[in-house]
Amino acid sequence: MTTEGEFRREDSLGYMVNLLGRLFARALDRRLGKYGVAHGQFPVLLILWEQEGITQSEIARRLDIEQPTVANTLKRMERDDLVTFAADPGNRRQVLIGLTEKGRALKTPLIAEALAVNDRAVEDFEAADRVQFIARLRRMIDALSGPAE
Amino acid sequence: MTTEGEFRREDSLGYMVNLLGRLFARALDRRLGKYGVAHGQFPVLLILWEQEGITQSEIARRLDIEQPTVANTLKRMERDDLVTFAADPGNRRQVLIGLTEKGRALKTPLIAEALAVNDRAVEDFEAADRVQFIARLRRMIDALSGPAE
DNA sequence: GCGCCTTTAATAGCAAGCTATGATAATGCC
DNA sequence: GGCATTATCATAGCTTGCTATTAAAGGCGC
Repeated sequence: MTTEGEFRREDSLGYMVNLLGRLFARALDRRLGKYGVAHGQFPVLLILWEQEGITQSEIARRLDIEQPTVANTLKRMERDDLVTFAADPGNRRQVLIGLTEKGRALKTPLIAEALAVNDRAVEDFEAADRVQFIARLRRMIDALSGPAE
Repeated sequence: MTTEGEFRREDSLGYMVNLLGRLFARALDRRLGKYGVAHGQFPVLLILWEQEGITQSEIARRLDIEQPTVANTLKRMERDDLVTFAADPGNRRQVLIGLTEKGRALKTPLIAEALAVNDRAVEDFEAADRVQFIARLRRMIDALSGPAE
């Protein structure tokens, strides 16, 4: 196998997933930009719309993103008046993250934008195919999530 | 529809594709890192293994990446002794990009690493399902590639 | 209580993506 | 030939990822 240098970009899973991921990010940036929100902030908002008062590392765990990445994103979100940092009186190590009124108010419109991007990507798909596609994505995520090898 | 704030991360196409893309990038970084190559350099190498002597903007066009991004990546690749920059005598605007011996020699091992990552992601898939999955990725890429809207 | 381990966060520094803008060279029209 | 347009590249500055390291606080064993 691996006959010669036959590696076609357009048939490589990793290449295609990476490209599609960038297209999603671009589309989200264009749409969320109207609200002053960048695409990397959206998953953090999704978490906080569900539950406020959690720590930075809890957000990192749920999103499978490293803690310093979350720290930087939260810093920008604080600068943009989306989140608040509150020292936990019971545990002086941790800082509890909450939403500002502005952050809460964006829930409905931003979710609508994200749904629109998702819909556009699969608008010509059968409903069953969308479900199957997501199920397969999940299997691949599980396959790559383990330790290196 | 859009019943209430029911937006589940784990059912969102964009979220899942983004997560899977990061997992691919992490896996590639671990594997290519052994050769001193970072994941963003790999698509550029794929292009150059096919054809040397093309310009920066041609690479950007083929990969659907912005020109300044390619410029920065190429600068790091030159620093790492992977590519060469040669002024085109026939057109003083453009700079022709080529590979060093080191860059050429990496073709076989790096492609093997990338194939291993792709295989790991879909090792429990039927061959037909892999093909179908990639075909659907391609359809989604086409759907999102057009102008904003 | 003390020392060690774990957990949480901060910081530094790098890679890879983006937009916006500017410099310079080539092209093409008149 | 001269001027406007286009093409190519460079640069600045931003966001979002990453790793590695450090500091500080909490928890546990003894």
